[in-house]
Amino acid sequence: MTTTRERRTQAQRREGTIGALLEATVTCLTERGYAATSTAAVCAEAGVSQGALFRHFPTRQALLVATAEHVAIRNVEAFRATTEGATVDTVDDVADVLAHLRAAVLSPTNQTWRELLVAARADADLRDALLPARELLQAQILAVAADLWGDRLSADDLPAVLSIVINMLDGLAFSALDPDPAAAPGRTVERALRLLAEMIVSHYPEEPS
Amino acid sequence: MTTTRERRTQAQRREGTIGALLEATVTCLTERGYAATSTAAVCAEAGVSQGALFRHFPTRQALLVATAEHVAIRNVEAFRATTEGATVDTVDDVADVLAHLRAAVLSPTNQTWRELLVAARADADLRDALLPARELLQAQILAVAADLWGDRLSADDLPAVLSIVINMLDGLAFSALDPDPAAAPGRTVERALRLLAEMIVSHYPEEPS
DNA sequence: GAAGATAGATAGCAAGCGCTCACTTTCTAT
DNA sequence: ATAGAAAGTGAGCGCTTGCTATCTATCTTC
Repeated sequence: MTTTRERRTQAQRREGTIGALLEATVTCLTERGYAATSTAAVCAEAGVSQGALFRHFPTRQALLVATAEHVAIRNVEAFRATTEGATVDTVDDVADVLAHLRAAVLSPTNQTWRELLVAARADADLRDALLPARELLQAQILAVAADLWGDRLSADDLPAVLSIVINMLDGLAFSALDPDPAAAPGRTVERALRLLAEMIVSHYPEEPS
Repeated sequence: MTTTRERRTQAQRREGTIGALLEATVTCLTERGYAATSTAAVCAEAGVSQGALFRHFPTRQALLVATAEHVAIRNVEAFRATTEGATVDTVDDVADVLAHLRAAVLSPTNQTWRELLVAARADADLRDALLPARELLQAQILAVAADLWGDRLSADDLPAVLSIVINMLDGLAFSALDPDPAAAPGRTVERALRLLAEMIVSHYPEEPS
């Protein structure tokens, strides 16, 4: 008995395995970290052979760079979704945005991005290869932030405030070693986010409409 | 001709090579990152053989944990030195403390600590082994901060503000991929630190003496 | 100064790494 | 239907890894 097999074009097959490899790389990076994300581990996770991997990606690093660009796009989208339709008039508004932002920053794709960034610090080639994606990500996030805050913050202050918020959340993510980083924020962190919201709102009061 | 050789006790020899190994591990971690810090690399850097390493440390992980505790102590001291004799009355005072703090957070020992923290996220054993040092570090830093700010911030707010500052600086350090992270802060970062100082001071005004 | 303990050097092992290559399977063009 | 291109397989190569076993050098104890 022959199992019925769906017929796919070459392009579909290609895209399918490439996508599976990228997703598997994200999973491996978040679950095992950079060092343990071997080509064999990725292939096992994706359910393909090593030959398949090296057909589409010339080196392990190429796979990682492709994964970085993959998650960078998704991270921008997540960031945009977080601020979509949000208001920043009251302290509660801002605190709400911060809470959602924190959840986004702790997501697997953001974790993957961070893992690659850390690895790039000690690897000049990877650092250079990651530079375009880094600049694109930064520019896009700044644009999204401008959409939300642009009318109340000056062109100088917007990136500065963004730097405070994003870097604090990133730092939080780095030092959150719990197996499930999406768990409850913890009292200090909760208080810190609330405090940050209060500070920002009181420093940039609602402009008279 | 026999070269004159200083005579050392066993304890001195022991301490000497252990110290050299810990220092070498710090150097390797900051310059090459966690994955490339192999036992061979550390031994080459320290100028001892692999046999010497495995006499004093049963496994590579034991060496890394010992290094973590080593730098944790030095990090607390650096943090204390930063706030020693500092005042936090004006915005300029706080901005000054933040600038010094930033430099401390970017130091090699702090970089080493961060590298180990990131590795611990994906390695449950390392995470458990690092927990005591983590808690000690956190408690000590909180104590130092209380010395500086304790009279103006409540017991609830102090750790929260500390969380904002430290996590922001850590996040900054993580995303600073430049070969020399002690370089000039960059305009956005400078503005961000200034802004943070303004926010904190205006949110916690000097208490009437 | 002999005996024993500790420190350090060197060679090498099993396992895992990134990657290649000869090969089969699946799709496409004629 | 068939030739050829593209996709995917899996054994295996050269190399590095953490770690061990064996041996020598140095210090301590009596």
